[in-house]
Amino acid sequence: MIEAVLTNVDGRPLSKRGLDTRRRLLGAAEHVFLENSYHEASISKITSTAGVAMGTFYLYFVGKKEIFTELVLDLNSRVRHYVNEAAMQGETRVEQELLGFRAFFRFMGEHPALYRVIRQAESAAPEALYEHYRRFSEGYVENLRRAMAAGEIAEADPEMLAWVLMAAAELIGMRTVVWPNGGQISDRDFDGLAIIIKRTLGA
Amino acid sequence: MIEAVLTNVDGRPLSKRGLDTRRRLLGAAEHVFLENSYHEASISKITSTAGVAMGTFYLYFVGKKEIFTELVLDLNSRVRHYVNEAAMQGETRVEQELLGFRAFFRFMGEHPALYRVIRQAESAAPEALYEHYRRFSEGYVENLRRAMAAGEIAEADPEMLAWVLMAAAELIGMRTVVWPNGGQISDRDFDGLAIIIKRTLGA
Amino acid sequence: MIEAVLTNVDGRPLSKRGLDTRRRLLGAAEHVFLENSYHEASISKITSTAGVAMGTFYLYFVGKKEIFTELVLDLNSRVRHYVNEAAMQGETRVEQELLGFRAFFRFMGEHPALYRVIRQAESAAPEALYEHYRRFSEGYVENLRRAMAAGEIAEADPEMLAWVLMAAAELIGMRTVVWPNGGQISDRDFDGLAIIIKRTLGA
Amino acid sequence: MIEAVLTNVDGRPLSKRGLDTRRRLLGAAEHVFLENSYHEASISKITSTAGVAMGTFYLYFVGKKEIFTELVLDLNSRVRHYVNEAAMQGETRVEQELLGFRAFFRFMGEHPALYRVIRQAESAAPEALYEHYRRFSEGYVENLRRAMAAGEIAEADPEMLAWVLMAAAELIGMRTVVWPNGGQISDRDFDGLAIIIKRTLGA
DNA sequence: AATGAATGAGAGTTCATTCAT
DNA sequence: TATGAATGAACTCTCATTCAT
Repeated sequence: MIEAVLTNVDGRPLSKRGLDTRRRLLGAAEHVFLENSYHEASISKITSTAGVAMGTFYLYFVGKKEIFTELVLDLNSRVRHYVNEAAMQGETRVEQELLGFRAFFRFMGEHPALYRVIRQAESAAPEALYEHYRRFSEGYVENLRRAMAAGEIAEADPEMLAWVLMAAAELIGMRTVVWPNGGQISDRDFDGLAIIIKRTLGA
Repeated sequence: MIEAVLTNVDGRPLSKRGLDTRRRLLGAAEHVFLENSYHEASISKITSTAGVAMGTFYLYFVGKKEIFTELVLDLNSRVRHYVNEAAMQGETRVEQELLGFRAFFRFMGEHPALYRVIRQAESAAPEALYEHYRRFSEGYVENLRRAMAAGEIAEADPEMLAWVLMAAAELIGMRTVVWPNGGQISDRDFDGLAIIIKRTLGA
Repeated sequence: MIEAVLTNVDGRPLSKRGLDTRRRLLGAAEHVFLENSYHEASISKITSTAGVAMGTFYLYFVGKKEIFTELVLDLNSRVRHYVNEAAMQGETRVEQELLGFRAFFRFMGEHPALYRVIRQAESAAPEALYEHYRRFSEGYVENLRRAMAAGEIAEADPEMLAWVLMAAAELIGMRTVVWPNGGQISDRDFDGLAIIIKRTLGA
Repeated sequence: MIEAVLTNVDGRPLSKRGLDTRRRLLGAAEHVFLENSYHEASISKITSTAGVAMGTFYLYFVGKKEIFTELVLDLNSRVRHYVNEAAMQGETRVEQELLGFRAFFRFMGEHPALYRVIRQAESAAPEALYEHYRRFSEGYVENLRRAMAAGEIAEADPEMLAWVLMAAAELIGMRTVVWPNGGQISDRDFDGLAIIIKRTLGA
């Protein structure tokens, strides 16, 4: 999952200094992509934010698309981690599901720009977006399958179910917190959604 | 909602010739945006496709973003029309719902590039995408409300329900037909989805 | 030989203004390539010399290599014209030949940078250099063939002979006038060469 | 002519290890310049081919131009050696001359890239090209002078004659074998040329 | 109503060279 | 003796937009 050793573009393993520079570039890229659309973001903005020369960028990344992809997948694992941590607090699958949704909305609300970055991948680096959804659905499917086996939720195609729930979470999140540029979903709205989700799960 | 009279950028109403030129530009834009990403698409590609000079473009549109927005909303009404026509054949709300989903997937499968254009709005003209979702959900909500009143489906926040279904349709459609670049959803997948939708509707 | 109508990069014929701009660019390119090696020469040097914006360049030329090629072929026809005019003053082929050589050296001596440009084509635009030699040899071969038929010079493969003479003229010219950066070939040297040329011609 | 002791860029004589590194760099440079134009060839390609770090290059060479120059002169002595070995087999000067031409064409045909490297010097390192011609003509002149004294060939300015023959060999070689990217000159062409050369020599 | 030549800022990327280690 | 990360100026080329005609 994680490359054992990070390398520069020539495939050479990174020194301590190199690792640091690469990290700085990735951090700067996050900053820049959060505040600019993919096309507004430029390598020179990234490098000047990172405090290195333009050429240095190309020591660590093949190009703009590649650093963007890496960033998207990095954000992906942060979101998943955040959601999973929250869901783990629930006892039943349904509880976990609702806690996961809540956490997801909270995350989106706290970092609306961040989720916009992920969504931009649609045109900038489609493979990164597929991968985002794939990774997200992966663990999801497993949990649903188990819950079905345990009779906690109704039988259904677990993958289809995972994608439906993922879609709902994403679009409702966009609508209620990302597009309004942050904030929280209202309890009223969340409760309305919860009823629908429970039905969808057949719980 | 629709400007009663189309005007040029100065606000003057269009002559018959002007109307024709404007239409040609919009048609050319569709062609160009279907075959190119937003950034690959250029005004000069649009004008040369339309057979007019570059300057002419700016007589009818404020800029690239604006013609793109208009195109997206135009595509939006085509999709809605297509889906509604199909749904109308159903007797019960649930039947209509499933026919609508089927039609939506068929449309996406037959015109994957077209739906990609809509999705590009996310980074190119976000307001156009909100508007796309808004218009789509609008009629939807009305239908759901009626069906609830008639006891055909379970009570729920109709707007939330509309957005959940819309999200599901879109992401499943992207996954099964648009990203694979066309084709049809398998019966197996559709049936799996149908079970979930019916549960979501509480039917 | 000459394109009936000059066109811009889109293939559209040029207006009077366009023709003028194109000419200015070509003139500026000559200036810039004369004073810089191919790689030192830059589009921005050319456009600023021409007094137009960078983008304008790409309205008329596909790229650096293309304007360079055009320039080389333009220089080629100037040299040939110059040499032919001079040669025409001779009565016999041998006389013409020597007058041609003299004119060629004079031209090179007066425009040493210009011939350097042609020679740079070797690495910058090889096809342009082949074409230069081809065009140069073309008329040459014809003249030699006629002179052989008339018994003015000895029989020989006329093409081979043309290329040998062309090679001699070029390298001697480089050595005596271009590399020393201008000046004239000494009478002593020219006379020494004349003896050799006459022998080569078998006159 | 040849530095008695090779030194690094600081003027310090090279150790055994240093000598080896320098040799490796020169070998790598040959490889790289043969497969790339002067500008495509990069120091990093050379150092990675040589298996040393970039900085090491500058311990042994002042810069790119310098290693290129050294390479050109190295190739020059290889060509001369090859041609001289072949010419030595002839008894008379004319025989030697023709054998030399043949060998030269053979060399060019077998190593077209190598001769292209030499010719690139025209724009990359002009002094190297003058030196190439100078060294080539040097031995040539001596031979011609002796042959004239012995009455084997007609009297003429020996230097001029050497340059004419050198020019002919080079351009005919470029035309028949280097530009077509290898191969051999046809017997027909060579015989046609031989007639002309003999005349030029006055043999 | 239409033209299309001109603009010019800005993009991503390369690479010879340096220098602290 | 060797390293290799860092530099940063320079490159070619694009394109949405303007405006004189």
